[in-house]
Amino acid sequence: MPAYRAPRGTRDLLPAETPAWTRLERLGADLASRYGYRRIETPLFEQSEVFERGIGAVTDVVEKELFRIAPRTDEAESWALRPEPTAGIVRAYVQHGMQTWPQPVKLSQLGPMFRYDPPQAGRYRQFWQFDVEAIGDPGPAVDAEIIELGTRYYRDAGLEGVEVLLNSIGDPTCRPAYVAELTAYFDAHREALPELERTRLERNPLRLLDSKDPAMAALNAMAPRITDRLCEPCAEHFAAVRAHLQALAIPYRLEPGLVRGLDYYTRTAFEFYVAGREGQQQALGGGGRYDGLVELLGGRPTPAIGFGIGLDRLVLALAETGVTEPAESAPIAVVVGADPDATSHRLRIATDLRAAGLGARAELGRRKLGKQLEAAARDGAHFAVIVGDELADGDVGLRDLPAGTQKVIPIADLAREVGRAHAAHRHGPPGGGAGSA
RNA sequence: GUGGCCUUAGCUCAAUGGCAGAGCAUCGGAUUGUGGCUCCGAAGGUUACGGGUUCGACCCCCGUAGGCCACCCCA
Repeated sequence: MPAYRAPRGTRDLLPAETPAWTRLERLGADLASRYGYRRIETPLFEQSEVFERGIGAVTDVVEKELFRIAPRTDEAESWALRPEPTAGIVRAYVQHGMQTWPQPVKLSQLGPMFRYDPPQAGRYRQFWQFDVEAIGDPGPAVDAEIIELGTRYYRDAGLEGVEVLLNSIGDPTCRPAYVAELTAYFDAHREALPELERTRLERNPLRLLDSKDPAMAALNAMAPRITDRLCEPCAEHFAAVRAHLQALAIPYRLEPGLVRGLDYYTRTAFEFYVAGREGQQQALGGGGRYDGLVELLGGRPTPAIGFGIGLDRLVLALAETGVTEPAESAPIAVVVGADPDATSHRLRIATDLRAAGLGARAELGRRKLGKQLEAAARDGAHFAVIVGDELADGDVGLRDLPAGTQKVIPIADLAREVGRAHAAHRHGPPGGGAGSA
């Protein structure tokens, strides 16, 4: 009905929702920093080719979900909004010669991503990811560390029951042979395949493995498994990752059908998953190793691993499981008064309180004192500073709203008195409960 | 891109072809400057939008948009 609204698949985060986001953003920044991941911010858009080459031209993300920016006639390049953070970060790694930094380069980012996809609950065209990347470390230990970091994030956020789904999808040495074998296997059972699966067989045979079609269950159970066909180095890497996870006491579930949607993944692939949610948006985050991506985007061959955690789905999951956010802090003092000619004084008094480091706001519009006090009390303010006739003597009324007590004090003493009484109130008066000040 | 369900006040919902309503929220009033409760009142609507059927449409039909669900895919 309004003439303008937020674009399809986007939404406004209203003040009632932003405390959760603020908390999760701070938690991500704090965790990343403690693990040694340093903040990086890359542009929200890149040359389309960064995504087309990096993610893979025939992936869904590029083929049908890339948010392309209409080209201007005076520019030859084509741009696209980032659908995921990794390609841009790797582009920055190459551009800034980060291979000359101490390796691995550990980077973290938190911000909006864009995919042109039909919206649903937990699926938006603009969505937020907390992202962590370790570039330049080939070893399996960093795989385990990064998975542990992900599980830590969910736990500290307050979400229980997040499962780690783990798989290895091999590398260019062993995967092609496996894909050929898998294709031959399904091809031999072509008549048994549902229509959809036959078309997927042409495009991406690995996809059949995580089919939701019940008709595929038996066929998939008998299918050759990638984890049985890994080359020796991949197999060793995978075994070591699992051993490290076990040593860290991180439970995980082997998921041979786990295939990530982006072409750049090699070896370790994982998803963070929570069962039993409304709707099917159960993937809360995911990531994996991408040992070929740096080279693909013009750098030297460099191993790397990372993950992205979807904040939108995390916020939804937290709300569904009844996690509530701490209440927003109430103003310490509200400066009230019914005399419209004293507005300037109220403004000044509130300004002085704030200059003294206290939270204060002035009532500047409302007319009736009763309504002003009502609003202040409803907001949970501790004090009302009442500016009235006493002003002529340089005094104001200081009313403790929860206690219902009131006294007259000189304006000169106001900031000190409010600060003292508020501190005493917060820490509790000596020998009594938290109450009057 | 395919299929299904839904859309009435800011929010949650009534009104089953015959005068569009309630609760909550908002704002104001209850003897000019003192409270969160209570009471009274106001404001708030092109019934998502566009067309059609009908004496008459929130209600039936068609289309569009948006939301949701499933598929695809993914966070």
